[in-house]
Amino acid sequence: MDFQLKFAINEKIFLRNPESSEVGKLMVKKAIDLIYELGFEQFTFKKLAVEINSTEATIYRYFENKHRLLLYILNWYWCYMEFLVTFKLENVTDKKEQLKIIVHLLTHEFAESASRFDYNKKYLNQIVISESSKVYLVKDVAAINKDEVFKPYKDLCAKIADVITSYNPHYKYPRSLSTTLIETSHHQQFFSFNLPKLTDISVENNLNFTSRFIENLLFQVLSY
Amino acid sequence: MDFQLKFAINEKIFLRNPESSEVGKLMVKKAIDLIYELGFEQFTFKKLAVEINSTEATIYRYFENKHRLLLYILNWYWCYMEFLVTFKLENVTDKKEQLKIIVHLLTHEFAESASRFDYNKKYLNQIVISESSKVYLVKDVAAINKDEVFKPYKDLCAKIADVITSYNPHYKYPRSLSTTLIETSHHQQFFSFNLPKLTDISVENNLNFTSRFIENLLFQVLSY
DNA sequence: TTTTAAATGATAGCAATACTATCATAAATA
DNA sequence: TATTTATGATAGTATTGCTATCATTTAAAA
Repeated sequence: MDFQLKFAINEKIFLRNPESSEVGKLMVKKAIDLIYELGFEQFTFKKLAVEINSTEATIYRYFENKHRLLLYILNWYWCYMEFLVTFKLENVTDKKEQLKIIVHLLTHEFAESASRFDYNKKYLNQIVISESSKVYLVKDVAAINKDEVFKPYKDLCAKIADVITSYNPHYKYPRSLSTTLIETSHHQQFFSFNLPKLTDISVENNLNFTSRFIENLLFQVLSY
Repeated sequence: MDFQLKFAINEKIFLRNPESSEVGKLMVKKAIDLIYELGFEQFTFKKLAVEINSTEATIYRYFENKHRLLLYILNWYWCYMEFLVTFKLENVTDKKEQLKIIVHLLTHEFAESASRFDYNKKYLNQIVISESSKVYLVKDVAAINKDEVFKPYKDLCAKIADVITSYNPHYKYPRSLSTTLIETSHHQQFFSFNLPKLTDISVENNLNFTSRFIENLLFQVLSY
C-alpha cells in the first residue's frame, strides 16, 4: 500500500498552491532538503531555484518569501502530527497510554515513508526542532496570525490538551502544558545533541533521553 | 546609591571590547533599543550606525556581525540573571522559597534601573523572550559553542539545577528542568501575549499567568 | 611636551540577498 | 484552434553584509 498524505493548507500562506503543479511540489520537497542542509538563515530562493533547475521568479510566484515557505512546511508538519496523534490513539482507551503515545510521537523521528515523492521525514523532523520557532518569533507575528496560519498548531495543541484533560480533569493548564511538551521536546532534543550541558544527558542514559525526561515531567505534573 | 553592573564577557564574542569606549557602550545600549523596536531580522548595523551617529565600519570593528552582538547582549543577560538569583537567594534558607524566587525572576520584568547609562531592562526582557533562541538555533552552533560563548547560560542553568537538587535530591533531571523553566518562561510569556490560544490565559486569570503556570509545573514535577 | 600609536569617521566598493518587472515560449484549457 | 495560464530567461533595483583605504581625531608612551 503506497499512499500519500495531503492536507488542505491555508491558502493565505502561498500565492499559488505548490500542490497544483510539479515544480510546486518539487519546490517544497527540495526546500526541506535545502533548509535541513543549510539552515534557514543560509537558505535562499536563488539556491532553491538552482536545485530544482528553475528560476527565482518561478518560486516567487508560489511563495511571497522564504518565511512563508517555512510556514507552509510547518503547517504541513502540524497537520501531519495531528493526524498521527489521532491515528495512533485510535482504539487506545487507557488515558495514560494515550499520553505516552503522544510523548513518543513528539520525541521520536517519524518512520520514513516508502514513496519517493514524499518529503524527507528525517529532515522535516530536524527542521521542526531547529527552525520552527523562527516562524512565530518575529516582530509581525500579530499581523501574520490574523490569516490563521497558526491554526494547525493551535489545533494540535487543543487535541493534546483534550487528552490531558481527560487524564486529569482538574489540571488547570492543559493548553500551556501541551505547548510546553511540544516546545520542550524540540529544545531538549536540540540541547542534548548540541549543548548537552544544558541537559542531563550522559553516556549511560542517552537512549531516549528526551522521551524519558518529558514523560516523567508530564506524569508528575498531572499527578494528584 | 547609583551603581552600575559590569560583567566580564567572553572576549571571543567581540573584536574590540565595547565597554572600553563610549561609542562601544552606546552601540550596545542602542542595539538593545533597536532590536526591541525592529526585531532581530530587521535590525542592521547600518541602522544602528545612523542611530549612534557613527558608521558601519566602526561597529564592525567591535562585532563581527549582528549575531555576535546579540550573543553579547544575551551573555550580559545570563550573567545578570545569575547575579540576581545569587543576590535574591541570599539569606533565604527555605528551599521552596528559593525556587519561588527563581520562578518570579524568570517570569517578571526586571526593575528599571535609575542610571540613564544603563540598558533598558524592559527592552532587554523582551529581547530575551523573542530573540534569545536565535543565538543557538543556528547551523554552526557547534563551532560557536567551542568558544564557550554559552557558558553563562550553562552556569545559570547549573545554579538553578543546584537549587532544584537541594529541594529534591532524588529528581533525576535538574538541568533539563532548569532549561525547561527558562525556555518555557519565554515561550509562555510570548504565547500568552501573541498567540493566547496556545496557552490557558484568559481575562480572568491573566495576572501573572506564566508565573503561576511555571510554579505549578515546577512543584508538581519535584513532588514526591 | 612631543612623538607615536590607536581608534574613528568618511568614503568607496563588492558580492549576495530579496525582491519586481518584462516578455517570449511552452503547456494546459476552452 | 484560439486563448488563457504557467514557466523560463533575462534584467534591474534597493538593501544587506561585509572589506578596504585613508585622513583625522583622540589617547598613550616617551
